[in-house]
Amino acid sequence: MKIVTWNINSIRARLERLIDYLKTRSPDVLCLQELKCTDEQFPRTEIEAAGYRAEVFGQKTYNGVAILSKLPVTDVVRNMGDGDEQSRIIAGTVGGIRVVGLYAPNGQALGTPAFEYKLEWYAKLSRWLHSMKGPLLVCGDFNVAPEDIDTWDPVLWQGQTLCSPKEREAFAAMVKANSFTDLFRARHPEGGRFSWWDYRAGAFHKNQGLRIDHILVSADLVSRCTDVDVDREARKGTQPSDHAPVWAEFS
DNA sequence: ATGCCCTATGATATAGGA
Repeated sequence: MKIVTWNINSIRARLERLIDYLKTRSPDVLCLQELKCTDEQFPRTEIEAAGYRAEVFGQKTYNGVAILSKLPVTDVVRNMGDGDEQSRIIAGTVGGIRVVGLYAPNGQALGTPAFEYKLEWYAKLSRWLHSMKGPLLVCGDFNVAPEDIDTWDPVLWQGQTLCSPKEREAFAAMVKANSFTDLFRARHPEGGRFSWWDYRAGAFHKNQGLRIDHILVSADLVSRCTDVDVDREARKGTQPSDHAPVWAEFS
């Protein structure tokens, strides 16, 4: 079973790319983030025509997440039941695996209310995930580069949003409290492997990126994982998302 | 090679992204 996470940065602006991805890569499950559309605006017809079901949690203009799947998705929940008005989490059970797709807050800048929201959101996420039973897979845009090797320039990024100690600690605490494995890092110990590259200044072409999209899994899924990687091809060409998909295959 | 910021919005600038 192949499970993919992809921050698509507007599903309507990139529908053609999405359909092409579904047809050529044929993932079993695709978790999408930053739909930037409401449930009503979601291109359900085109996605179903490509052979996928869609569980959607949209929002006007910002955020928005979805789970696309070839297989039935059961027990779907949206957000953490805390009344948060931002559509950031959708979870469902597919093929015996509890799949959580999420879009973590960006945090804007240290010291802002948005940054405090990010830290609180992570603490809440950690507690919420703790009640779940495996096999569990939590994927998405976490908006945190966990370590210096997850940046193209640790000196430049030192203390910056996405890399600051507080958000790295919040991410690490969530991983540790839930005994998760960062699948990509477990299989690719080398640095210089990223999932996001700024649109500006030809950053992708110079591989000046960050690794902020992750697939975290419970122990039973670590042993079942046969491969995991970043689909850099999807970042190329005209009008790409600034994120590349990250995928994992399970036996 | 992979190419030089992008998206959505009661919009012609602004907010947010990362």
